[in-house]
Amino acid sequence: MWQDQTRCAQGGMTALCAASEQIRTFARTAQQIRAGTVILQDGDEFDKVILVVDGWLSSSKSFEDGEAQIIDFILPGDILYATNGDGTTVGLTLEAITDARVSIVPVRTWQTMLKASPDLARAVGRIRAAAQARTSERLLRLGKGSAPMRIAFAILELSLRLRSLGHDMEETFHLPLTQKAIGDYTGLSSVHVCRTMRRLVRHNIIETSDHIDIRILDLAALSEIAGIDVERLEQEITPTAA
Amino acid sequence: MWQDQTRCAQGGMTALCAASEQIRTFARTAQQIRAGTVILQDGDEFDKVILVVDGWLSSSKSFEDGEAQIIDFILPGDILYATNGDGTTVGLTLEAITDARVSIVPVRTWQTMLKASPDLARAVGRIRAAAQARTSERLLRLGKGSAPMRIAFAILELSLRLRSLGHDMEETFHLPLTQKAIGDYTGLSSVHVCRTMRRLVRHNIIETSDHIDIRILDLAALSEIAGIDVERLEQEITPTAA
DNA sequence: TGGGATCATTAATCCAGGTTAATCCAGCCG
DNA sequence: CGGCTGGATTAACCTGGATTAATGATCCCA
Repeated sequence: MWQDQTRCAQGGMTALCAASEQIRTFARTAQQIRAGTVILQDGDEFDKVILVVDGWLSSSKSFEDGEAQIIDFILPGDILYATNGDGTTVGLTLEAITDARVSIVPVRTWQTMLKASPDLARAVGRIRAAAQARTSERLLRLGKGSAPMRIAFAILELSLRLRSLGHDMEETFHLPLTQKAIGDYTGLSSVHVCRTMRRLVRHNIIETSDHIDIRILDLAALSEIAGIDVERLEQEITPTAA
Repeated sequence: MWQDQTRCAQGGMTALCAASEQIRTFARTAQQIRAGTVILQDGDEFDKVILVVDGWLSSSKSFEDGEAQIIDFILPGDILYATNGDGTTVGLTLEAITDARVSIVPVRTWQTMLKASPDLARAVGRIRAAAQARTSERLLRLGKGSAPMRIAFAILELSLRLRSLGHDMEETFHLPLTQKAIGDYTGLSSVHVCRTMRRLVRHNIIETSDHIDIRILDLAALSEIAGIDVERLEQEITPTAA
């Protein structure tokens, strides 16, 4: 399902590719990563920029006891600045959830590219801003939201992000995630994720098939539960072409 | 207490000021803001960059019912990119917690400055990276951490940030925050903030005076509870001079 | 074709933290 | 000096979600 976004000109990389010839080069030379591969470990030395061409990645942090929190999902067209304030180490564990293709760009090169193309710089700014807005929304819900709100929000957030990659919101969409992963993303136990999603299904708000293919039946109800206005959220968390 | 960081050459602006003459100019022309002033409202049109010269700000989001979550505290030397992915609106409410001084820089100007000074660009990159690392740590704790962990972490995080502004960690430090605000930051009710802090006091881990002047008595125990290694956290969340 | 894996689902039980409300304390103002 | 206000503190009670555990459903592989 995700394999069809391999060319730069389509899918999530549109904005970036339009902006810079060099990005297209990087996209072509992206390296293939197997699902499940850990690309970076929290604490590693690493100071490069990661460009996702295709597939889903997750960035997460965890405690020694193994409890993990997914910080963000990184989708095609996203850019990850994983480096800490010290400029030399990373504070995230980065893992490929599906098979993926990523380009790893040295900061030096990256900076040169940004300087060379104001369009690219603007696009990148938007992408970072969108990521930050997403994080703020999620922080709000982790701090103050109920389980149904967190789940509803996660579904809407991901479906909007997929939409901006060219998927249709009316359609069923596939999340390459276990309920455990959704729990790690929303700060809930997998059991409670299940309960909560089942409840949404029983109320005919969403429909699931194959356990994790989701279709939104009642968008109004779902956004009510999530505590958002869909148009507004889309503006916030989707990078607009500059 | 915070009024002594008014000149650019000292306090939190050191890194930035060292990097660029123009920043010094901005710092000198910073505008004075009264404690309690709401500088930006979630949803406002705004696309500038905000530089904090002096004082504490908070960025927050809230639900219609008034439940608020503080996304971050913004301290002297910090830079706030508040704009959403659409490039025109903000997704945060920005408020001055104490009297403050901030410079508001148009993106255009800002970009020019960054281009002109690679040192400044690097410093800004570090500052943004530090902010992101902070957010990740907090996301982890909001999702998976207990109340004591969240409180201990907040205390340590803020004391480290103050340390990087020149305060001494051994000393008592003042947080210009009510327990309600700490709750909004940690995703807890003010009552539970109180309970939890009292417990830390009873165990001689911290000491409080005037309700919210804090002194860390047992750093080892506190970082144990917070689930961190102090040195490591400091590297992550403190922007290193480039 | 029959185990093993890995996940989803559901029910039973428990507890961390929310809620409510009463009390206290300090600063402030008339 | 007395009342008022905004916070901190504490206790009593309740609930949402964690935990545990049992049961299914798929898929994989020998």
